[in-house]
Amino acid sequence: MSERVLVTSALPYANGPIHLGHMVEHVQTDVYVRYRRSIGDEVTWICAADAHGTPIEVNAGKAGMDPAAFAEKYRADQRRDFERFEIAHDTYYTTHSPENRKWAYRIYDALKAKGLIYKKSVEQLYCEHDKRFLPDRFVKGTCPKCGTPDQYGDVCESCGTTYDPRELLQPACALCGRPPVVRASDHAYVNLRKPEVHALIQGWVEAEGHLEPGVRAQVSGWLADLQDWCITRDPPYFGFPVQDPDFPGKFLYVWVDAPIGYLSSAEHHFAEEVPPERRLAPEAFERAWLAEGAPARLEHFIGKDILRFHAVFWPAMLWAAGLKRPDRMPVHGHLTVNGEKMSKSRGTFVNAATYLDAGLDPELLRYFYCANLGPGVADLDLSLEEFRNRINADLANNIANLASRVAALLQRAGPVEARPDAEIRELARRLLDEARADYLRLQLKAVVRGASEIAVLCNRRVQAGKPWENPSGEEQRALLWSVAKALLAIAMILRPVMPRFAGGLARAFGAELPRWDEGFDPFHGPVEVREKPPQIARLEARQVERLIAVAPEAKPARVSAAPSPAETATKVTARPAPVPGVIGYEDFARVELRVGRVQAAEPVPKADKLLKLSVDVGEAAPRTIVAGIAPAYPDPSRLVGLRIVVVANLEPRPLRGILSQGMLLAAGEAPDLQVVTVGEGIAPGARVK
RNA sequence: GGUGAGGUAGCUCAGACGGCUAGAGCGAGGGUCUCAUAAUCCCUAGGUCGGGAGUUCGAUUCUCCCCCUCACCA
Repeated sequence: MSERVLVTSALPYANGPIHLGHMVEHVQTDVYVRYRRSIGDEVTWICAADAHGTPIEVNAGKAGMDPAAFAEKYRADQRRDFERFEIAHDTYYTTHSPENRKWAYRIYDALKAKGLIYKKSVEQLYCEHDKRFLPDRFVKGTCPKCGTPDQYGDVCESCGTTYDPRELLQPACALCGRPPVVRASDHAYVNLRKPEVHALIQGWVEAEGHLEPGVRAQVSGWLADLQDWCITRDPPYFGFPVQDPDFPGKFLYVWVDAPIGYLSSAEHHFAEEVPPERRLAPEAFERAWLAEGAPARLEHFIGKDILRFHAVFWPAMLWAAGLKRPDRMPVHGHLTVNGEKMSKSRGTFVNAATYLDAGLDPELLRYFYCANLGPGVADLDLSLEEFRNRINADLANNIANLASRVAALLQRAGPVEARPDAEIRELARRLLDEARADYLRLQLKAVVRGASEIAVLCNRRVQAGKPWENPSGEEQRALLWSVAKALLAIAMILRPVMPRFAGGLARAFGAELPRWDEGFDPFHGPVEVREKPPQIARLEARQVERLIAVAPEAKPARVSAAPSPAETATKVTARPAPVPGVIGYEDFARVELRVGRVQAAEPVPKADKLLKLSVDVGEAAPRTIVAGIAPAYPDPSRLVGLRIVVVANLEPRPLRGILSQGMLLAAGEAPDLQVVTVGEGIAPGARVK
């Protein structure tokens, strides 16, 4: 039975381009939407640029632009980036729209009418020079707990303490550097502790199907100590002015109108973007999609960072306005790159455009994300090494190569129709079934694994059946036919993930993929190879590494007094060095020595003694190690493949603007120095003791 | 600090209403085929299932304590 679903993805902030972190959510949602459509559901997918708030107001000012124009520029960029990743929102509107203004006022008024809004005076830091109240991120100062300087107003990055910006020592305005003063201002608060509101939220949170169990536990924890919510901001601000005479001159907080943007963007979409025969006037749209009891599901895809706004405040806002609450709210984790938070200074902050500029196919990233996504909030790591392995092993070697070998064999056999191989057909049917359930559960890693499993079986059977010896033999033809049909099953399973690849795969074996009905079984009809199946080229390390090439302007700011290259390699000198003292075992044990395999080695520009190595020490990502061994290795490529010994727990330090994450052991003096190596039998990561 | 999640083979993870030799994929090592993108296929990993205590005939799977990691703190 087909369903109508209104799906949303979180609204990217119109303050910068789309990066690979955004992509996790939009790939996840896109795949889900495509899947639901492939089984015949009527899905409308809403997204928009989040255009309001202080950062946009400030950055637009710095750029000498009007905030609306500033946001509009990024909206256009974002939209283009999404399209290039085959992410096909039905609409990508903006929160700075007349529809959103209307909806925002409506919901404010509804909260007011329910008696949930009250006034409270709040003390905040105020910069008299910039004439503005300073949000937490616009104040810097010294942490009151540990004394670390240069911390933001909400949390100390050094000791993790959270505090009120007023507690900061030597606070300074992040814009002008002058010390702010404390000033009071009246603001509107939403009373969330009111029993009926609290019960409403709690009921929504605990209801089956809305949140994953782990997420529910988190939100329930918050509900136990629910604070009221401040929904206004002082000027200057970019947003909607509050119309309430009780709060003259105030603006609606961006987090009020951002989720409302889901509704207003959907209204806009149905009013103006769909074909005329499907258009809905605002009232009709509301009845069909949003009203309490409307015959449509509402599902919000979000990241864990914005859970509170969506799982606590949002249901209350919808309820106040007499609208249905969300039916489901899948929450995903964050993206890490090579095991760390994306960081501009490390070059691991990868924009969508950077990925494309590296010449990589967006479908490969889509596949990789799905291969690592489940329904939970676990973070997803984009390790370049894993990315390459996954693509090469699953797609290039296993699936695409299977298609390629079978297509070649089938061309020799001619058009074939045969009886299905029982084993292959059974597996394909089972995994098609499982994939349906897994898509709905957002267990995308299982979906992807299923597709591979089919290809694994087929490869094994082809290997055993040796159809190349006699492609037109009865059994061989039946096998080839069955494998070609199994490839259609794979295409069906992967279609939401890799639409272009899956379409090409199906076409190569003479079929268009139909709607994915329950019990879909491709094992019928003749097979004729009409075109070459789509190829997936194996990824080279070099190609993938382009993703994190440190842009010149992003290099760590000014490295003071670069240490001499000699300091960067720990030396094991042949001659006994003067023994300053005997160390205990404890001292020795503190040095963590590990075997590392050199993956790449290249000279460091403008440093004639330094080489930059990429070393696999058995971790998620290879380490970058800068060592002063260039004089001994005029041809750095000789180092590639060597298993060297690395001091793994050395504090990283920047050398020539490159962060060196460890040292390597070397014996002798340059130029006769040699890197210490171990034999091939020892795996990278092995401890040297 | 509070709340939540998690710590299982080099890496990413699955699993266990408590019980045969704890699994998969990738990587790594060895072998094989040659239809195919040097792809496939076969063999090989001896991991205290974070540490300690408890319950039990028996725990990695249950309980408690501790350690570590991550997230959120409006």
